[in-house]
Amino acid sequence: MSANTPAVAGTSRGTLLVVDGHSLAFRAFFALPVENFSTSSGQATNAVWGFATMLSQVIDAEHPDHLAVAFDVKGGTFRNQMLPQYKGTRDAAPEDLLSQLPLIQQMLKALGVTFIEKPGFEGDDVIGTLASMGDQDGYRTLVLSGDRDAFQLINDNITVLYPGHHFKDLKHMTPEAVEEKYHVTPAQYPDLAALRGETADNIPGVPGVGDGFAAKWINQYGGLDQIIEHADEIGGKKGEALRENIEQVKLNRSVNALVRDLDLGVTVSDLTFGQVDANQLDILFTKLEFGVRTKNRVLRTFNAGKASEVVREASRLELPHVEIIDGPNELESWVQAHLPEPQEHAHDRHERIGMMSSLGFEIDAEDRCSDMMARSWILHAEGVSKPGNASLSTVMIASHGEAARINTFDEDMLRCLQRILDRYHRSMVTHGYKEQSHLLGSVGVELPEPLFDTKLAGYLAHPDFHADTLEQAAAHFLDLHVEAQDDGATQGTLDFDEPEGSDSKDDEKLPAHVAIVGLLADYLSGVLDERKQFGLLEFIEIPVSHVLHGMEQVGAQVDMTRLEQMREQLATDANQAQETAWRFAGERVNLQSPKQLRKILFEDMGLKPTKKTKSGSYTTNAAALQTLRDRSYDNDRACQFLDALLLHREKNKLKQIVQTLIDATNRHDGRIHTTFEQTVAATGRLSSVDPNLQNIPNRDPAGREIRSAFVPGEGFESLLSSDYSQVELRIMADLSGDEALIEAFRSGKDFHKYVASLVYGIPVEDITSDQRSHVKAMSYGLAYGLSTYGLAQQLKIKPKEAESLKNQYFATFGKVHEYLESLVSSARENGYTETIFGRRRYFPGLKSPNRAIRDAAERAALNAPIQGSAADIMKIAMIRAYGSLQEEKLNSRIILQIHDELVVEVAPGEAEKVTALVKDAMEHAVTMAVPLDVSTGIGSDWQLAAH
DNA sequence: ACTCAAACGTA
DNA sequence: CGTACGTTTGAGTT
Repeated sequence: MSANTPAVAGTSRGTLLVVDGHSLAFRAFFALPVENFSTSSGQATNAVWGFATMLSQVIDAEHPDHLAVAFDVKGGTFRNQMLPQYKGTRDAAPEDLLSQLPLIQQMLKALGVTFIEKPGFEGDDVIGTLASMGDQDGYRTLVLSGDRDAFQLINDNITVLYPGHHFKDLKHMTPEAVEEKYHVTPAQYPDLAALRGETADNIPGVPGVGDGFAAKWINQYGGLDQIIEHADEIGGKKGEALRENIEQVKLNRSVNALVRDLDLGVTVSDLTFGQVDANQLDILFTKLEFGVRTKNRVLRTFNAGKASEVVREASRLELPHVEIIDGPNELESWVQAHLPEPQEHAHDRHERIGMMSSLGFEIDAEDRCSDMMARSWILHAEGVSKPGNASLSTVMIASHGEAARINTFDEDMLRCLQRILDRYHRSMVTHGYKEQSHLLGSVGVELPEPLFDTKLAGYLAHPDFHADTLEQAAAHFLDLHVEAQDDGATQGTLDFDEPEGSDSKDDEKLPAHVAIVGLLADYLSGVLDERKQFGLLEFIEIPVSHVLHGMEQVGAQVDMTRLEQMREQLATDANQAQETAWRFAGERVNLQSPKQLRKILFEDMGLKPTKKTKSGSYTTNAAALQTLRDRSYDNDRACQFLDALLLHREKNKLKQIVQTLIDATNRHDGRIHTTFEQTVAATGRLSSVDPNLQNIPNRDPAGREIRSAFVPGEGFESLLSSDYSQVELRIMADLSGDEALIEAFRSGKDFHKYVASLVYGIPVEDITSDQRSHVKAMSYGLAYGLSTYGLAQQLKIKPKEAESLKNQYFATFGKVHEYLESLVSSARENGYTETIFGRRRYFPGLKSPNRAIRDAAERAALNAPIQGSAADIMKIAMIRAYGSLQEEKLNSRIILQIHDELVVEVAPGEAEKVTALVKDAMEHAVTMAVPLDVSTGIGSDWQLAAH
């Protein structure tokens, strides 16, 4: 700890930071791979970038108010004349590094930072001089250098910041730190270095003498001069070596002494900084192709100049002026005074969607939203937004720096709030419309659809980035680093400072959150306009958010008796399998511990492992266990154990799933309210959490049984399950324009059989079930870049056969092949892929020098537009189905979405109408060259609704 | 109390 | 050596 504390306290006039420019550039150059840091014209930029970043880090950490950077000058110094081989190894500095030194100096100039060179002397001498000047003038002086020669400068006022293995952990070398590490004083350090030598500078020391012996001698005799005087007294090999190299050591000592009294023509008080020439910096950074984030980072550090602590972090975040609202009248007049009057729209979003539905779906890509932000306002509620368990604590509405905070919610206030929302929502901005809806819904207020939503917009802008908090979103999109919130999660000890249930921390956060939402809206509306993605937000994400809110709110009814009965049965089965397994294992191994299983299988039983996991240990997954089982016909004990183990795995997994469902069931209504995450999956799909209802077993009958516990609730008569068949393949057929594949779909015949007959060139009637399943696997594998190896493994055929199947397939459907290739090449060219509705995903990995990363990025780039377009289509179908159900005034309601399936809870007497309506909504979500095919089923539980 | 890998469920 | 997810568990760390 003490090593981190600056040496000086009290007296100082400020802090001077002296930087060894060459040392820092070297560090940066070797720490960062050139491949990742060079301009399109081939200029290396890693040292410049690293220099800027490292220097910013140090400044942010130390807040110096005076700063200078010292550089070496080309041409020799007085040292070269004394010692010809001096720094012989360093002259071989790579061209890539040398070419960056002028750029670094340009950057410093633009940043208003003084840099100093002195012909005939080294940067080290300049540093020595500056440090002495700082010391004498009473500054707390810091020397940033990776050169240990600087250690001789250290005293109570001068600390050397010496980079460790990672640059981030700078060591504060104080006199104490030097003594602890080398057992000599800073003043004695050059003596020690002279004896030991310095390989980095090509300076030989006494052979066999390192830090340890050098320190021992120095402490014994007092210093180098005394050691030389008493050289004869030192015995052994090392003494002999010393006597032989005495001239070299003397020379070393005269060379490593830093000059500390140069005339530099400046005083420390001249060395202020912070006069940034933003224009010059902009030109330079553009030339170097640095991103806007780098620029902001550097500007943030340097623009403030005289580091005014952390205040400047928050200074960009202007908090609104807050009024506390206690009654509806107050609220009404605040709104009158501060919210922009709603403008007359030609028609609202629902009408427009209605119009578009009749024409087939199309997004008006020319719609712009950034202009509308000027007349927008923000609604932001906080509390617990868990569906089925939501509770509202506060609401704030804000516009142009003025905010109103509401935390009393009586009936009159709520009625007033509802009126305001209904009247003003078309210019409203939210962050997380669905979560906001749950919060307001908990007090009976219905939140109409907003103009803009910053969470959804952020997802469209960067679908790969997921922020859990507004602060994280601010850091990512705005480069605005607001104090990280310490969740109030008091661990262990009770916090007596704050009364129970106090929300004083939230009090401070709420205005900041509103301010962040405002900045995010400004920034993201620009991004969306630029990419023509506002339509995606307006016509897909916001409306689907509305639908999802309804689904989460309603939840899915479960038959608890049935679930508990299943759990008991599965528990019995699992226990029985466990007993059997233990009997054959001979010990009570934990069957759920891969580590313990590995010991039993591969050590005790001596079975031969099949594959390894990512981290290099042997896998014990089901496929491997099955292989082991098949292979061990002559080992009865192993067979019995493996059979029991596999059975236990299956039963235990199902038990676990059932238990999770039981635990997640809401005790008030007996329903499960999952949360559909709308901003998590990078392709545009939804995901389901808490619990995940998108992975309820469906493959084998035993697992599928769990679905029978999902039933219609009171007042409803059945469940409808409606799903797309082969959407992704149909999308591929449409987008590739492959006539053969399109025809395969239009024919209306058994699709996979039809395709197989084309691939194998034989009549449909002669296709064997093997041929059909092979072609089916191939078709499905297409969309995620399946390798022939993977195909072979899945179908248990030889790689050669898989290879020829793939070749045959692509020969038959040539345009599909071309299309898939074109997806990857356009991603490589543009950096991103797009779905049919312009949803983007970026792929930085395509440029990686690492083949595995590149290959993975290629497969993902191949898959994203296909999976993503399917997701777009399903979202539109959901919006249409929801709209139609409302329009027709039906009581049936959508409760689940499982990527290509919708589950609807059907009200009495509505089955026929609802089936037709949902099927239509799904089939006609978009118009393609290939018709969308939807199959439906209805039943008294989810399993029976299967078709 | 938190984080990671391994396993396994879905489309 | 196949894309996209979420959850549980054990085992290791705080």
